[in-house]
Amino acid sequence: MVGRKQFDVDEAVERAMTVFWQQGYAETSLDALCAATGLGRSSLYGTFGSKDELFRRALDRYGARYGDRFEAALAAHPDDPADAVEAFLGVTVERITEPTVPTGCLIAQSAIEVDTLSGASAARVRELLDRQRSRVRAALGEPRGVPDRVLDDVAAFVVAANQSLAVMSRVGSPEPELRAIVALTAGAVASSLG
Amino acid sequence: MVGRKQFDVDEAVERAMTVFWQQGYAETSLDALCAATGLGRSSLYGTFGSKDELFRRALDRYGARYGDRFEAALAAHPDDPADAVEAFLGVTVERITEPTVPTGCLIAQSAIEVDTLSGASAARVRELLDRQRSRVRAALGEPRGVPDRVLDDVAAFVVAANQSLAVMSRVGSPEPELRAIVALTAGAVASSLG
DNA sequence: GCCATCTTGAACCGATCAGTACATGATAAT
DNA sequence: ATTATCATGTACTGATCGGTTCAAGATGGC
Repeated sequence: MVGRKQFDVDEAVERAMTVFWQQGYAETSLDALCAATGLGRSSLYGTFGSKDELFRRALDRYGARYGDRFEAALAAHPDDPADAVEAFLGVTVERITEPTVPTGCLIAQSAIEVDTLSGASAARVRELLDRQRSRVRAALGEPRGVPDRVLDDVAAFVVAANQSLAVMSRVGSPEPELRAIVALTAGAVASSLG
Repeated sequence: MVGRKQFDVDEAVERAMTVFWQQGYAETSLDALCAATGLGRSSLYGTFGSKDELFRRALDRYGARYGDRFEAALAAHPDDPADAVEAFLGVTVERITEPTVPTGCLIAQSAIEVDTLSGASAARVRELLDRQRSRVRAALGEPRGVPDRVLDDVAAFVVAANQSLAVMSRVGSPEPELRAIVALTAGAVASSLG
């Protein structure tokens, strides 16, 4: 265990994540990753293996960070699915308005370019979206008189709305408009389960 | 007017459009465009000037083709905004399930990568989305008792839902799921204006 | 001190990128 | 038939792509 790494691996992943998030996988060059992390190609390659593997690390980091926030938002409203959904989507709006990170969403970005990603990375993107969906589905519970099929559809609808926020934020939709989308989505959930 | 073009310019734009649509601007190489159109670089450059200008031609073609279909769908339900919205989004679902064209949506794809596009192309993408929004807004009319602000928000919501279909279709959402998203969106419109 | 092990920067690899130069060939006006 | 004009295929440009090689240095065990 000699010759220790001269940098913090997590921080490097964090910075790489931000670049992928901003530019997408294809448009992010190794040079850009080196510049963002302050590392040389050797360090990057020696630590992560390839651009593709680093990308997956970035996806995982993204999924973990915002997955936790989604979880917390849903859990804060255990008895009101509409409120839970509003909080869930609110996490995304708050992330988008956060000035220290890009607009859009790494998952939406990657979903759009999924055909040009490696098989492993494409699978990871689908996994992350599935996880979102399962989380929402679980938060909806099993209200009486509502068929399972409807609950599954509502969960898909909420995940879709979440992705739509990413697209709209990219072209400059202002926060109030994003909030309106959230409110209308939550309203649709309420009337579907009510 | 000698030395006439040996190819149909519209068909070339059509084919280029499909490639951009499938892969995005960044991931589409000139070689790919040459292969798809069957043209040499000289013909492409002589006719369109640059990859960027060709991309804008493709955007315009896309906007015109599906803009017309959106218009027709909305116009078919002049007295029922929810039905109009369902038909509007139905156009997108039908396009997505059409086997001869890619999944996703050229506008959503371009919106996501708007930061890496040229200024002119980015502006065109915003224009196309604005046009979508105006169309939906016009179709909602001026129902009594509904504030303008709500109508604007509903229009933004519908455009966002339209983009969400593109993202979800990319990761393989089956048609029934897309239809469910459409139905829930239309339902939200109905209850917002009702 | 000396060695084995690991990290790192820099130089390098072939491939591919968007874009261009130019010779060839086809056309239609004269 | 000659000529001016345009379209096209081929071959090229310098830049950049993702990835690799390797020597130089840093470290801890001995």
